[in-house]
Amino acid sequence: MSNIREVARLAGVSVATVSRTLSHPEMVSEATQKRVMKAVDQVNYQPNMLARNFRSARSYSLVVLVPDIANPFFALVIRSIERQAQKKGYSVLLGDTQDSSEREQDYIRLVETRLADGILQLRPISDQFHAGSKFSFPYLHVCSTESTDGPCVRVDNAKAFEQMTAYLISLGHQRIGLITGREENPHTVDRMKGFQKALADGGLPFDTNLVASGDYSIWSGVNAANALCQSGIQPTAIACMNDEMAIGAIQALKAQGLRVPEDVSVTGFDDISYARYCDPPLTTIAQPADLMGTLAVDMLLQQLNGESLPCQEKVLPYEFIVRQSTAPAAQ
Amino acid sequence: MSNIREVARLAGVSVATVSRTLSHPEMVSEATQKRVMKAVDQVNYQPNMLARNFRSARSYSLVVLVPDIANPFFALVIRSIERQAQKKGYSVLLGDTQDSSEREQDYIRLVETRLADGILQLRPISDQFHAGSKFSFPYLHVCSTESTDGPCVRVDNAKAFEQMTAYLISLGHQRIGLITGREENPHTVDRMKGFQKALADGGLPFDTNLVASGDYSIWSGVNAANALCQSGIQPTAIACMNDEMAIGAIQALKAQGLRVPEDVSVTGFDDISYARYCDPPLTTIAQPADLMGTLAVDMLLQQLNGESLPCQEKVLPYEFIVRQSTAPAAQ
DNA sequence: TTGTATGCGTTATCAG
DNA sequence: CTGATAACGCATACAA
Repeated sequence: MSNIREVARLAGVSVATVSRTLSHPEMVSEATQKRVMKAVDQVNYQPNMLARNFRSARSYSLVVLVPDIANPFFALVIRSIERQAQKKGYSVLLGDTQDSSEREQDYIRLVETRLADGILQLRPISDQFHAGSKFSFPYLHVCSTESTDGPCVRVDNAKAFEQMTAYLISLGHQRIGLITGREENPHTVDRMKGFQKALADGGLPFDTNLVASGDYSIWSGVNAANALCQSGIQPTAIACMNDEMAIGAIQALKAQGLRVPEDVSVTGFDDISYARYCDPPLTTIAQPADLMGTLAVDMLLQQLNGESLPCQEKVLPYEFIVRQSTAPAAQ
Repeated sequence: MSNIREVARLAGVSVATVSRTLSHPEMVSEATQKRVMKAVDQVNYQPNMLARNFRSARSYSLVVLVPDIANPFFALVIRSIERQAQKKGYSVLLGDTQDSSEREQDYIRLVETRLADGILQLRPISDQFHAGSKFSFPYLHVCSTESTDGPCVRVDNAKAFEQMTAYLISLGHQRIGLITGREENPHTVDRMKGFQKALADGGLPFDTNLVASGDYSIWSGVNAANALCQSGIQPTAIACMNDEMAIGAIQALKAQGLRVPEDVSVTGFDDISYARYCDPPLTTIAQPADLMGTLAVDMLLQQLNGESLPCQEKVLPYEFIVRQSTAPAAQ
């Protein structure tokens, strides 16, 4: 309501002095500062950030693009992004794209129109991002993949999934089912690579009949698991590309009267909270969600401030967690 | 990069005409419009929203305050808030308060400094909100409680929890345990009321030994359930104030060798996705998360536009969902 | 250390 | 229908 002019008048100084007192106190004498601050309190002055941002041509906010905020893994990453951003004086604009490139485009426009200073992309949809075409604005991929161009922070999805698959093979499993996400999804691509590599290394054939596709939702896990069971070739283990599909799969298997892990082993990816509390607790890969978020913000802000990034790509360690959803193959 | 002046120059018109073409095309002749749009394309002009917002003294963004974005119920509400806001031309600033009133205060400052036009409060912490003191800016409580002052959209938490408890009583349960959230939490207060009312109506005593407090997290559900079991009075049913604590409780009970629901019935609240897929599937109360979010945005925007709200408080219907986590008391 | 004056990009008012 | 110009609130270059 009150503006800088009013404060200046009340304190008997110029607006410039008020501005300086608030932004660069070291340039103002203590006596004047006191007078200004008193006036500020008197009228309960709050600087108009809309004006300040406009003037400095910065919005001090970041867009975080996420396919679905209701996905607990993404929620974890976002939580840490928000925390770090706030700490650095930035706000985060939530962009739930629902895997719609149109919505994604709308949010890109937000930074083109200066309403945001940069974009944190948790999962790309648009060809623009796919193609890795350079944007004119600061952006960064989080939890992204090998093939991604541009700066990113991620884990080695291929390696992690390879390790998981190798583990199943080491347990004696020969017919390993796979429940994937949508195939154009970068995560899907990388994890698939790891799956196939482990199979090859283990001397096992890659049988497309053992692959069922989902979309990373619980429900799709249920469907995919059912499809796998009805395919005739009963797998003794099912590797899922995320925890939610694994949870769905377990439920479907149980509904069919199969026991997990005695009859079928099931594995997930992400280590969401429920992975630990489902029955049986899930063998999975833990991604360092907190670290990813924090690092992502830091790296984006570096770009924003014109500092060159020390490295374009930050690959973080993951953790392989064995719980009770996996067991030796029953032969 | 390019500004309105450049476009004007290129099109051979005044900046006013460019502005009008973009904001009120009906005031500009078609011929001029064409010329302007051509120039816009040529320099790939994107209006500077920072300037536009500054000029119109509106940020066109809303703050949504949530205790924890990783809570799947809140995530659901936020998803629908974001969707509706975007549809109406508003952005959503995510404010994950982590139940810290300091962080909450920081976000309140966002609207005081004009960076946000209003606040959607998913769960209050500060005394300011508790006391229901009127703010000078538009705000609205979502999923809030009876005692809340000011505009809000919610379900009747007390009634819902009463119905749930009455259901357990009707199944013959006499020793009903209760796992609460933090007691100062408004949801906790209302649900507690409902619990006590059902007990009274059913002629059952309210025994504080049967009450264990958690904090709405899975982990706290585990602890609370263990405490309940070790208290000596073994409850035959446990009503939890949300699904996550119920999931934790079920896990703890199983770990103790108890069967759910044969030995102990367990109920939740919210109907998050996992409620349906845990083992056994959870009997719970479904809140209309989507509707809540949509309505919340609509009501807040009404305040923002100076329209008086038709009603200060919108109480939405909930759904009582019986699944397999509840059974008649084993006597 | 402080004040004066200018400009940021846009919209709105007022003439023409 | 169009153009000139004055705001909006603040930050800063420059002068004092």
